[in-house]
Amino acid sequence: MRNTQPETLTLERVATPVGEVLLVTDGEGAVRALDFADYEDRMTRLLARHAPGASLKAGRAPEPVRAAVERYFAGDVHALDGLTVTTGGTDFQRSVWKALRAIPAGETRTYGQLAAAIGSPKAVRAVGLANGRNPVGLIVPCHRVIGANGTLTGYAGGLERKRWLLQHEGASVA
Amino acid sequence: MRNTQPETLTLERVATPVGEVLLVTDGEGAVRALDFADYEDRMTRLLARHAPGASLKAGRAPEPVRAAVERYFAGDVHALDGLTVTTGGTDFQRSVWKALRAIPAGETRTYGQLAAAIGSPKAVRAVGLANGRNPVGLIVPCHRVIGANGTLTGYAGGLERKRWLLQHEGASVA
DNA sequence: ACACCCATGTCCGAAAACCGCGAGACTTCC
DNA sequence: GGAAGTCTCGCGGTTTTCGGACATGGGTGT
Repeated sequence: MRNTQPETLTLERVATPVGEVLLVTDGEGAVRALDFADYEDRMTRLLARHAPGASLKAGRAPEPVRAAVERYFAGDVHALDGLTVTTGGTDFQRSVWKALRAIPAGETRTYGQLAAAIGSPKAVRAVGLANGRNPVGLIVPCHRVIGANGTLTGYAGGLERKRWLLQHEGASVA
Repeated sequence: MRNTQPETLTLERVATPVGEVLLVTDGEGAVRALDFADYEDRMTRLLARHAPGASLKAGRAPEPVRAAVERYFAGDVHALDGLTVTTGGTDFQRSVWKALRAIPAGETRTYGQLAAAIGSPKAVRAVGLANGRNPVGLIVPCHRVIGANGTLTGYAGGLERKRWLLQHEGASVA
């Protein structure tokens, strides 16, 4: 876990209905990051934190990964479920991100429900914080978490995209 | 007054010339609610507000109560006068409901007269509001209140029923 | 170690909306 | 002239809504 061998990650740009996304994969075929192109600097910052010393090189993502993303946007909203992701982060963050993947497409949870799910019912704001630090958008569906009163409250990619994604997945949006 | 012990109330359905009525009584033999069957959801809402935590169970109302209701519809329009009712509500509402019971069968009052009777001559609309929130129809005779110009103006059970009741009691109806 | 930041949730008080009205000003038709 | 029908507004208690103030727990930078 503490190996510092320089690693090379692959960055591919994929066009989608909600704008270009950046897809970062590693040599194992795991997704390391996924974000929208207009927030590229933030993604590189997150990446620098979670994979220190790694270098980024433009290239093609593994076929199954890119295909899954495309199928997702084509309407197969469960296409991303099988992908494997690799992230850094603290224990707390990882448990939040893991809980996120348990939310099925088409459903939503509140920050409170998510906090309860990981055993810290009162760590609601901390959950929100961890949510925003999620390096792998879409696949780790942080967009499926909304406020207790049904408000969308926030999304790293912009609330418009959050709404679009939820509607695309067939969830009922306030 | 603020005891929150869970209470079980009895609900009996009684057939009448103006449709089925729901008759809710408590262990003391007091009437807690009376409404028409077609507004059952509203009654349960009111009940939930005035008797929080109480559960409703189908059963027979105490004999004197059911008999009084039947005698009323059979023509003994004063049969309900002796029944005791128990309600929640604000002080204002309770004073309105108490004033209502002072109106004899066969007579009517205007909202203004009722407001004057409880010492707030100008709270006419508030009286109308409290009137509509009356959980114990018929026994607390909210149907005996009409507009200053003789119009029936409104009734939670429908204006047709209000007209029928007033005529049944021998009041002169516009 | 500490201070500060937050993609929350809950509570509480103030403000506004809601009405089963009534009185007065104005029209409309006889 | 009226008598009867609109309209407008003020009335007051209740209900709903809204906004601001906490408590909260983990991260991040000094």
